[in-house]
Amino acid sequence: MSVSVRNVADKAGVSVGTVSNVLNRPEKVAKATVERVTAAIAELGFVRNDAARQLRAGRSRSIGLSVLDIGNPFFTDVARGAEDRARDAGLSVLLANSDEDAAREDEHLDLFAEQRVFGILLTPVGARPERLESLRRQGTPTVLVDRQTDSSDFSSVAVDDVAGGYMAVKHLLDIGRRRIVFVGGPARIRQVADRLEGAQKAVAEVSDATLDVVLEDSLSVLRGRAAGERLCARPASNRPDAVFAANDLLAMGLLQAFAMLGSIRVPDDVALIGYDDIDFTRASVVPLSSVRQPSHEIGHTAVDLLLRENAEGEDFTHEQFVFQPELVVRESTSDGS
Amino acid sequence: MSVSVRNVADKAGVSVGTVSNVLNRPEKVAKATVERVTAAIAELGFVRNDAARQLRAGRSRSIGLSVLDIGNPFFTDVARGAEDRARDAGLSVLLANSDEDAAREDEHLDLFAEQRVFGILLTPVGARPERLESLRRQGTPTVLVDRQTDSSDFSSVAVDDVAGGYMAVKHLLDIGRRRIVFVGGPARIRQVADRLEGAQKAVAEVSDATLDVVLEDSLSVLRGRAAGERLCARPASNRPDAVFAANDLLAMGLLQAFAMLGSIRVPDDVALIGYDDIDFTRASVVPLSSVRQPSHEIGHTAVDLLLRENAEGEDFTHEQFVFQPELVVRESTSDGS
DNA sequence: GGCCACTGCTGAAACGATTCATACCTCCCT
DNA sequence: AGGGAGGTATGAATCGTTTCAGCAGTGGCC
Repeated sequence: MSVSVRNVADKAGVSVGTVSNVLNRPEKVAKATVERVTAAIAELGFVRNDAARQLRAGRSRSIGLSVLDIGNPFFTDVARGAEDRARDAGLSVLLANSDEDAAREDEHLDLFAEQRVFGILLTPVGARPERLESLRRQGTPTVLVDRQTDSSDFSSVAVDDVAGGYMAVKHLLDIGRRRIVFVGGPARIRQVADRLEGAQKAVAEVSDATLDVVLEDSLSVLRGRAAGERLCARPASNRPDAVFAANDLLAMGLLQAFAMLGSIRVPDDVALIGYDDIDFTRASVVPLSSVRQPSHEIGHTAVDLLLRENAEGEDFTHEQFVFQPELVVRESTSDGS
Repeated sequence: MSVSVRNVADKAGVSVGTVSNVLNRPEKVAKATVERVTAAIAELGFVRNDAARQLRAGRSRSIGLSVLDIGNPFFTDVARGAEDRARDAGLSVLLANSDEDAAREDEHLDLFAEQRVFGILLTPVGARPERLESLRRQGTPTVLVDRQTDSSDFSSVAVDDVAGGYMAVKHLLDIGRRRIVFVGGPARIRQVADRLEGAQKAVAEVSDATLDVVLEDSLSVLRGRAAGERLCARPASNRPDAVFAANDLLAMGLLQAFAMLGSIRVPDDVALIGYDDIDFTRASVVPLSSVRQPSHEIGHTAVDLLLRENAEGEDFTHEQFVFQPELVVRESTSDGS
């Protein structure tokens, strides 16, 4: 059926070992032989069988990456960062989308295990300590992405979301807003919980400020729009003067609702700030203030940690990277003065 | 090192063949035996080695999907559609991003070949007949996605982009615009060329209408912004009264530029229409008119074709699916009356 | 009793690349 | 001449799963 090293070897009049050497350490093989083998490979259209290679090697040369939402540009940026770094190291990235669904995440992790991946980058759905424990036992190097951990069993690359939440709401307070609403996703998502915590911290520092919490069941444009419609439906007296959305997708949805229903002007009536600073925010109805995360670098760093863990073996101490977010102020929170 | 069927077999007191049967056709094995083996598997923490499985089977149970731009929500939607369908069939999807770069695409295709993937879904960068030819020779079932083909060697799933381009510009003409600019990406991308062709067809039907073509080197928000800035820099007399952008990312960028520089109002001065109808367009400065493609369904159908080609073997006749796009009118092309 | 059918299980062979101990040359040095 | 070193090439063993021909045991039927 398929052309194998055996066929190449016969054609070139050498042994299979030599073909393998040409493939993997050509410097060990005489020049003339390399040429003969190379010619045979080309002529027969030989393509290495990765399964056989992996079987022998014991592990694959792919990194598994499971993200929460592939429709969120933040995660695709992280994926890009990871892929760039992986390429340099001769590895490839298997991108899997859990869609914030634990069952789906499990499926993907099982698949990664069966594939004996080189390592796993995981943005876990919720805490799921039992899953992490089983990953640890399994021995595949795993880096938690966009999630801090106090466990010394895993490396992690995260952004300080508490600081990000704080900085967003502090900014709203600084421009004089006091009745603030936090629009988030399911509390089981750690990013949401942390950003909320930061928001609460900022509010606590100003005596007459209040924070109202609205939780949607996912962090999508659609859910943001729904939340926005509900806010618009409130009597004007009961409306916030600022909204902090847990990510830009929600913020875009809120903006859509405000713009469509026309009853709330941004930033005059309500100041709005999102999170992630995705590319689209600059083109939204009102350019959106946001909290920027170094997404590309997160992906980079995560792969670096994986590579180091792999190189150093047993005596590798797991590292916890925490990046600082950055406030990006645009029109949606301009103070109008 | 790793636990194998051998170990499980020993533990359960059966042969390796039986363990394999429990894994793959439990109905052929006596109930008590199944239980014993299952228990042994659980106790030892046995995880199937996919490489060995693949080696034996001759091919993997993954579908390779290469997309042009993973940052474009249109493609992630296609990917989602493909993954949903693949899951049902017990397959998984390897998502690869070519970033409109032929070299990268080649790397991914080579990788797919080495992995002996079940099939390939490809949104090719440009025409690249030689690449397609080598895929065909290689024998891996391949479906061209978002690209029509007249070759009977491949199935394809596409949207009629000429019709889409026609319908976008026809709409601009219908609301009374005459000096139209097409902002596209590199002409080697077939989608761009087809949409332009449709646009030209529509313009040709109206005697006093003109079509100006501006080509950027990628279909991104950033490039759209650059194009927008250049349009703003033109003297008012030389400006178009409508712009058709080859995709929504470009359109969003144009909108950003118009809004930031403030010298062009949408739709009053310039009507704007995009392509793809991604989720974000509804939340843009001015809700964006667009041409919708059934992205999810495209992914679905592509996988279906792959499965059928696989099931029917030699006597499978390659099919060319062509979906019709749909015009979505929003504020950015309202005629102001 | 002899034969057949059926169920349940066995274990060797096969998939294809890589590794490694071994062997063969040449050349050079003593 | 003998021995060592260095450069090349060999091919059997190995990785872990699946497949399949075949064996044993049981029960039914004539």
